[in-house]
Amino acid sequence: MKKGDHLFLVDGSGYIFRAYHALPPLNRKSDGLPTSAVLGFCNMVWKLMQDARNTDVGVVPTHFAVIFDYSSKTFRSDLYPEYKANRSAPPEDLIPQFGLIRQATAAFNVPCIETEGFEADDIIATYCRLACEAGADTTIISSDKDLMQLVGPTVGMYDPMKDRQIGIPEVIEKWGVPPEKMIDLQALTGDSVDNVPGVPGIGPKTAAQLLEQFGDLDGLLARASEIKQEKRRETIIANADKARISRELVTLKNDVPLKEGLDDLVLHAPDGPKLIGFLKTMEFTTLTRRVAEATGTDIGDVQATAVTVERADTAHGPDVGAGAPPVPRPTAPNDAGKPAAPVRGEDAPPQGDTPSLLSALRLEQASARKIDISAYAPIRDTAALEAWIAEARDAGILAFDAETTSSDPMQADLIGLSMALATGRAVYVPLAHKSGNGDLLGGGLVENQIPVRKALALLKPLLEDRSVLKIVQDMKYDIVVMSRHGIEVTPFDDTMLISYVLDAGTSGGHDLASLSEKWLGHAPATKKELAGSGKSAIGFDQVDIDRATAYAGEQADLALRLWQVLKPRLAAKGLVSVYERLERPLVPVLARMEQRGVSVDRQILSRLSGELAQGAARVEEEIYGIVGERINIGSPKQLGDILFGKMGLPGGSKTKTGQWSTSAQLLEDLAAEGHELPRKIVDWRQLTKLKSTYTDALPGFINPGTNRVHTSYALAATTTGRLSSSDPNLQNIPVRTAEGRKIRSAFIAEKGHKLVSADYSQIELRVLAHVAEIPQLKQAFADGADIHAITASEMFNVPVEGMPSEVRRRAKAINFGIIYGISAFGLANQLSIPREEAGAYIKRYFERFPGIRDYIEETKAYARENGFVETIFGRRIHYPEIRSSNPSIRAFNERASINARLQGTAADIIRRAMVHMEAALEKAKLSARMLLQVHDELIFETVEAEVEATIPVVRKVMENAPMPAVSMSVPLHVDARAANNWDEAH
DNA sequence: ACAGAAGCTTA
DNA sequence: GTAAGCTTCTGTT
Repeated sequence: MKKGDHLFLVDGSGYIFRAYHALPPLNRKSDGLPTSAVLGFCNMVWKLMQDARNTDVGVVPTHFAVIFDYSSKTFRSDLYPEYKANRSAPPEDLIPQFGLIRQATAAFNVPCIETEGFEADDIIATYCRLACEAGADTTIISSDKDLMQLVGPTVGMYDPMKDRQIGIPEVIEKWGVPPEKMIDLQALTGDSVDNVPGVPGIGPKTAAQLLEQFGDLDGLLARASEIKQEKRRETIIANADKARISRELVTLKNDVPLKEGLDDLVLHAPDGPKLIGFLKTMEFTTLTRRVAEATGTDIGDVQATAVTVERADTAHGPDVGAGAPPVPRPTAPNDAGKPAAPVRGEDAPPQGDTPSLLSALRLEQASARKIDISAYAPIRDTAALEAWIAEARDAGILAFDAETTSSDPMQADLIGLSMALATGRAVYVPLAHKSGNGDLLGGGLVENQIPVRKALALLKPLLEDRSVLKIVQDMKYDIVVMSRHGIEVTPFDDTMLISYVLDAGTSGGHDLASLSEKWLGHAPATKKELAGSGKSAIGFDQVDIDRATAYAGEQADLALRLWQVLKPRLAAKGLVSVYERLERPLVPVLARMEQRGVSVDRQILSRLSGELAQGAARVEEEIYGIVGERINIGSPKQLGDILFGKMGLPGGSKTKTGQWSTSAQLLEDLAAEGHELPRKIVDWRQLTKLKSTYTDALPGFINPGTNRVHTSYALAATTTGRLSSSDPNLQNIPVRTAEGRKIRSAFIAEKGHKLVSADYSQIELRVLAHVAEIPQLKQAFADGADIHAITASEMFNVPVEGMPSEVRRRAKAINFGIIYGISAFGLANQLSIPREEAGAYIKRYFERFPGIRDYIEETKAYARENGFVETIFGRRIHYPEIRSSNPSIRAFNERASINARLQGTAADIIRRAMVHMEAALEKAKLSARMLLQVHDELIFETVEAEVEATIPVVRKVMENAPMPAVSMSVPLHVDARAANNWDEAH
């Protein structure tokens, strides 16, 4: 090894445990052998080796080794018998993976290094020293803090899971001390996992501060009597011996005897067939394909190789502590495998329950059937398409997916359609692929594609056939695209929505790739792989038809497979009606709302942009005048330095990255103390926010074809059942300030029309009164009284008549607080009062409304027991972390679950209103069209002459929305009015 | 080109 | 104290 060489040392043992816990469980399809850590490991090593061939990357390994622990018995146990003594046995399904990962290392043609009596960390330390002496650089592939002491000018670390480099600055940033002081820091803090004692009560923050003050551990122990804090001084003096022995334990040994010298670690190119043989055996299809492509190997030519699966009792290497219980044998083959074994009662299938049995069966079948994306066929002539359509008619069920050029369904051009009618049996109908040469004249249609009009004419009867169920992932997108071609796809099931109904709140999204990973253990090809990303991305119409067929066919195939797995689970969990009444029927309603769009006045926005620019420029000059230099006001960092550094204003809190907070709240407080600069900054922020987010951005969303703005509503984005709006978000258009409301006035009705806005009054508090059965609140709502005033009157014994506004304001904050899962901390913040006072308010509130305390306690207990809460319509919202041992995580989940019942029920109510609305308007022969939804508000556009007739219909549908599923004990109230623009209508 | 933090908008 | 999405800055890819 010589200067300029670069040694990569992979902390194999560390990686195994981290990968096991971080990655979703994965089992080999053929026999259930657990392989998630092996796959993680192979992906990582492969990526590192790929980077090695990519000279653009600054770091190119010339030498490479994977280091493992040999056994847990090391010289440290002699030094301190308790070292790592309370380690428990590794999880059962991890055990066979230790050996497999060693075999993987060999398959990669990389040395696999372990030495009896030493930990991997010591071996790594030794190689680091040798490489350093040879003048070479080293990168340790690990994020273990125990290795950070090795970081230096020629030694860095790299965290492969977070893709993060760790050098000297990162160590200082994370631990507050440079790498050479990490040993002393660890000696003080100890390590509960490894049973390194440290000094009790000293954590990383304190340790760093002490080392800063006293230089190093010896200095600290020698001068411990100088420590000011009495308690801390005593514990450090009393535990000096523990600190010293801890230092010995955490100090890595860099003179381990090694069999392999540095020159034995030279990196060789992987042996394609050997590696592919191993990967094939592991059944890692995606990685096998990648490796085959990169090494130019034909997968079919390679035989799967035999691997040895070690049994638990013979496996060496896993960190089984001296006193650990015997390791149980793995039970192979595993059960259906994915996802992991149920943890909550709700997942345990009731015995003999048919839907549950079907769910389990389907899941088993899904993981058994392989996904081969080369098996899909293109359909390029009408005869083949007609044959397929006939077959689909017989099958009565068809998964499909539209391939287009844009994620915006209003702008997207249809390029092709994929369809599947049985697992593994999918086709792709290319319609508008262009030849890729891309010159200005060329780029014509690729030959042998059925003309779009012809294909759609053939497909229309099938897609609209009431006896053929269409299965789609994210149906709303396809409805919008297909309806622009005159096709009304029906009936349908949407796998995204089924997943959302089943699993809202559990980790992971409801997009096709996440669902495929979760239920089928399969990572589908990505659009990025197909068409690139960013500026160099090509349109789907430029993609080669064979590649498009593989990609699109897989999308349809996966949707079908997911439907087979997920649909029976709805019945098994009693969630069919949530899906059929609150989710599925809303899809076409939202699709129509998105397609209609809303009219926005360009002139108003442009004029506002001008005014805002002028205003901001004026304030900007004033700020520069006060500050004395032209700082970037938009940079909180620079702002903090100026305000609390240069100008010496009293700084408040720091953000979690250690920056001074410059939040509006804090600046307002400073302004109230008479400082003029903070006020101006707040003003500047308001002006620039309105300009950049709204007046400048909105015109860009006006569709040139329709001259209207078409937002996109996400049905499965929130945990509680609310919708979300994006591109643009029309659910956060300003309303609180007069300046902001001017933006609302740019949302206008078409000529001869009016906008009608109808919003639920206090819907969440009404839901609370109903579910918690609070007599006073119910009565107040029945009387149409001022709910916050009534609350204040109950709490503070003041009459509603002539109540000071401050008293009502406090009651209002408490009411909101209840909905948010109140805490004294939060209420105190909101009202700017001491926490004790806020706590007293809450106590008093609960005395007056004991039913609400019961509601809160009951909700927490239910969530803890079941792992989810339900709305009054049966929607489930999961809180898998509600039983966390971390008190702040637990408290957060408790508050969220209290809120979710209320927010989720309100969301269900307006969903029901939206589902019923169109038919009600039609029945009343009204032409009003629903345009927007903002959580508790619906906005319609209607011809002027029908305004008076429309409002009562809208109000009635909204107020009666819970019926007949639920009859609420509290009336709902809807305010509605009409105007020429949204500001005046609201 | 992208990701995370900070900040701000809504219900 | 709940639930979202968007913009800017900043640092890294």
